[in-house]
Amino acid sequence: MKNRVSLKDIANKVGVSIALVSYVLNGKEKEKRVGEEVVKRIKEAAKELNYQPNQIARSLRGGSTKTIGLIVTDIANPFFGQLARIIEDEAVKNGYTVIFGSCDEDIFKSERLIETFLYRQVDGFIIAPAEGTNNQIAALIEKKLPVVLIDRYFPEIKASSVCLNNFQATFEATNHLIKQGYKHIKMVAYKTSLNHMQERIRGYVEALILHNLNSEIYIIEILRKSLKKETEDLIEKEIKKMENIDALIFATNSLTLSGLYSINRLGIKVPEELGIVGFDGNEAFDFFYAPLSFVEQPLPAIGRKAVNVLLDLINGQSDIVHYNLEHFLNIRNSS
Amino acid sequence: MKNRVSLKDIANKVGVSIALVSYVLNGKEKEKRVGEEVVKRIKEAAKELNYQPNQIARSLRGGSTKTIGLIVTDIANPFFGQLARIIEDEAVKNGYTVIFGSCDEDIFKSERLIETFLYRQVDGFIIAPAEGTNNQIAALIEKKLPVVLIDRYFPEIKASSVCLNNFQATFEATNHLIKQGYKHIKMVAYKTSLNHMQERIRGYVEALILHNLNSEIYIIEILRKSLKKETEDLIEKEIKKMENIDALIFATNSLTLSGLYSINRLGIKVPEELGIVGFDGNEAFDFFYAPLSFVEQPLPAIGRKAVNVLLDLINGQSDIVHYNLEHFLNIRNSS
DNA sequence: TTACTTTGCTTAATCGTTTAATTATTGAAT
DNA sequence: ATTCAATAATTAAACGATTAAGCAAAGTAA
Repeated sequence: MKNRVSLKDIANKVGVSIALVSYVLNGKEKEKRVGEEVVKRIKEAAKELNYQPNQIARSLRGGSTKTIGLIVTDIANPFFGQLARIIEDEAVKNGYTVIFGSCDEDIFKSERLIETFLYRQVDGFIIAPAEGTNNQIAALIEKKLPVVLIDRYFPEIKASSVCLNNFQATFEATNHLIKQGYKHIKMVAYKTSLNHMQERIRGYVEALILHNLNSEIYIIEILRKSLKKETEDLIEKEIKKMENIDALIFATNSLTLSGLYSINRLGIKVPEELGIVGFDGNEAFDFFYAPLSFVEQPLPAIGRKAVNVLLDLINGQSDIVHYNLEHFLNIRNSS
Repeated sequence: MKNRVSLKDIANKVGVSIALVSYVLNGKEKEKRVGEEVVKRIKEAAKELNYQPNQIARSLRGGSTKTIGLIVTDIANPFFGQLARIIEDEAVKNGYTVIFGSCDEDIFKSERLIETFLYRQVDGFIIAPAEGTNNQIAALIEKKLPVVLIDRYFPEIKASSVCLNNFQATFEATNHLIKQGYKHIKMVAYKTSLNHMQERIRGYVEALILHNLNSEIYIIEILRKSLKKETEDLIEKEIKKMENIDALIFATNSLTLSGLYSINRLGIKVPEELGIVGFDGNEAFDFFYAPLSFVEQPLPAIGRKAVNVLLDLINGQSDIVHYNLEHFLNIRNSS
């Protein structure tokens, strides 16, 4: 049998009303002037029966579920896995539980997840929004639901966000390559209007412009829905096509990874023939024969900030804030 | 304002009772003989007000939260991240949501997570149990709560489990190394009584015994709480210490990774001087200069099976089942 | 006409908790 | 003796949904 013990069971056992038990177990015995003797007996009974409050009933009554809904692209992607872990820890520290979902950059999956989380009355959302989900996010904001966007955000939507200063990241990475003497630097990026990607592209572009290398600007664009194999093939083809390319900067860790497979297949020498700067970090970067230079995101800071901003929103704070955290350019052998 | 729309709002708008609205929106209009005209008006009103059922209220009434509690070691560990993703997909497919927690192989964190999930009335648990949590699991079983253990299990506890056939995995991996001509094969494993680790060790040991290599049996034991740095240092020290070691088999992906860092630092030649077989798979294995041979776990099968077994339990099935899925030995250049 | 069925809807209990409002008792003060 | 305050408890509504049970009104059969 499900021996779920309720306040009623304790009340019956002690011979008092349910309300009294509730008061005592919520530490309101002073405020509500409950008799000393009764307090003792209630506490004893609760321990004896191993009472555990029913969070569901509490939520229904109180309106708060102490739950955060986390929506990422894919929890299996180490970038989001690590972020999820940090968010989890920070949430738990504050008495919250996390429910999560992966949307695969898919508008419909995203919608379904948001809907599910709404059914479940999450107190707030932390979302890495997929392309085209602008109105989904706007709808949440409209309903006055606490939302914090991470990794990317929509400039036109009044939602708080915690992201990387993406422009600065690729701007510096590109400058670094230029300083190393590379002249023909190309970028591999996803084809998406999402703000973080556009900013990363802009960082690359502006750095080249700054050094009068406008004619060198070239972006290998990968479609989101591409399979790994297709991505590798495309990068390989593009590299082969270009005669004078001498450096590549990647816009995400998955793209970096695909690029490394391509480069390995082509047998190009890094950093002599091709300079490389990766993104996000990945253990694989360490084992590439020329350990990779890469743009490192401050994941712990991003995760913690996201949770704290969300909790502020949940607690009534209504100002919208945008955090653009700074990257760290980890320079090693590949550039 | 929180414009949460309830059945009551619809009922008021249409001018009928709450019950009728509930019947219609749950598709019981036939069974409950609701008038055609009213059905139409209720459905319209529901759409117009954008009604979304309150899952919390449903749960309280119905007793089921349609939620699965997932407890792993660390969601940031790609092994568990990938598994979580598969579990998520399978859960969603069945109308369930996943709440997760990382216990870091810590008894107390594990206990706190289980408690939290109990408060939240999860319908069932999928747990990769930490060492020493035997009684926590036993207590859940005692309370007749649906539980499925993954990755490891406790032989003495009557809980269903979905694991790898760990013995077979390392047994074959070791045989493979022997067949390749390696004579002095050592293992790197975590020091834990947990069943999966003991089985992996046993596989290694039995294979050596089978080939009369009893004297070669040696296990480099790593403490769970060791930092990455300490682990690498220890492995490095142990390898240096042994004069004739010529192959290493690792018991997890994190250990493999640490080992690769050590081996890189030592400058040992793989596979000539040292044969290697890793565990679980990791992109980094592909970029090690001698792409790693490794024991691959059938993650999709494990995740799906775990969810399905759990759903069976939730739906009243009471038989305890143990699945030991088979590995795939992915042989490449390191052995 | 009377009795019974069918149709279409409402009432009210329930899940477990919180909490405002109320009641009853005792003690102290006037 | 009467009033007021303090103490210690209970009652009942509310959160939002589900669902068994009940009740009219209309239709059908004898």
